[in-house]
Amino acid sequence: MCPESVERSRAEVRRAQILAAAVDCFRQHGFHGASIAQISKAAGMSPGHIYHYFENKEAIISAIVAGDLERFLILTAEIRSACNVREAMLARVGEGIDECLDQQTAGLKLEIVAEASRNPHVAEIVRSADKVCRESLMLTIRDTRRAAGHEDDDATLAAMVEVFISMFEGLQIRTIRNPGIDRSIVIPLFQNALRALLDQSP
Amino acid sequence: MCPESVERSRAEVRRAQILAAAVDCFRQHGFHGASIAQISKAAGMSPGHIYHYFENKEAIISAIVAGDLERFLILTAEIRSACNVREAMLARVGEGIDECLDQQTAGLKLEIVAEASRNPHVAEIVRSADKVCRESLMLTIRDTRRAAGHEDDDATLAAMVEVFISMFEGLQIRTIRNPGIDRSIVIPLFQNALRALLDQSP
DNA sequence: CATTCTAGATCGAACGCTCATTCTATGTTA
DNA sequence: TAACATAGAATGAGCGTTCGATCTAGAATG
Repeated sequence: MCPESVERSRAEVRRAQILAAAVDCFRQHGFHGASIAQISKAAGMSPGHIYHYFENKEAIISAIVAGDLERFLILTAEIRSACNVREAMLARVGEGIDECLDQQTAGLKLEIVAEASRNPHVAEIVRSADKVCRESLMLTIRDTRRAAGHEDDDATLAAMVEVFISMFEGLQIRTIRNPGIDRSIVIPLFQNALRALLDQSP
Repeated sequence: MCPESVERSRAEVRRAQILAAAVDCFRQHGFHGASIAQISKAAGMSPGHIYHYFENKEAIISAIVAGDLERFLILTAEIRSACNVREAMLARVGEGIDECLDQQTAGLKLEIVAEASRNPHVAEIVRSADKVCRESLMLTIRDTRRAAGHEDDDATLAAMVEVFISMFEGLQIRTIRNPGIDRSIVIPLFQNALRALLDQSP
């Protein structure tokens, strides 16, 4: 019954299966180190069959990058919708730090950025999603600053956003270079740093 | 004359030639995307000849990673040897930011960390060098804090170091995701953030 | 000084393998 | 039966690496 939607969902399941397997393989071997043969084995299907769902390997990479950034957009939207945005940001610092400190997650995100630094197609996906994130975060910080009586120009707000994101994204590099980071001590330091950033006089 | 040293320097010149070519190729195509054939062409020699100077491709990667980190160790040593360390750090923030914002440099550093997240050999090189950097920076910050009358335990100092480095390393990711960062506005914000980090009460 | 010798530098073809991708044949389902 | 799902072998290109042949520059020899 309902053949159209059943078939569509079957195709979607297969696509999701391939993407999940690809994420695994890319984490372990990188975008260029992982082969279609490996991915197809992890996904439980033949190599050729993958080409029924993705035009080529780069299309798989693009889909993973796009999905990853979509998830991040949802997170920033959540924070912005909180009633007291400043406190919501500070309260969720621990959550953000935990995600950045996860080595599996961090490894894939670094792989994506490294790929973006040389693959124009991936760069475009990454940069357009980043633009949306930045703009959302900029509005959030502007509101927070206004509530505390500060009025900043756009360039300053943009720079604040960069410092804010730098700290978290930097942690993704840190957790690879130093796997022994103590989250419980880093969290209050991050909160202090963010308070200083949000409260500073112009 | 002096055959031994002449021959040795010739070999060193060749090694340096190969490494320079490899850095170029790795930046453009990544560690696994760049081929020995490409590197040999860029270095102006035959593919086979490269194997007279490096055991295999991974040895080239290792040499680049090691050289990169050695340069960083020299930089931190310089800062630590300044008479007023706190002011030396703040004064050199712009310099550090400029290096992080360079997309070519950042791309290769991200490639290295991504590789470290899955290649145990590269991970070991990266982590042992990072340990030295952290310890050096930790002593520097401890001295600075003591001079201002604060005494911190090792865990807190270690976390301060992580926040400090996170900001700079995060900027390497930022410059890929957002190539339009305005350095002149980010620099004072970084200085403020660092002051807040170094001056905070425990 | 001219010649021979030799050891290292260098080349580039060749090897075996794996890759991304294609294609044809077969299975499945409605 | 018609249309789609799936398999897996085939293809040709490119990979890292090896290897024997050639070149070259300086030492040894006469």
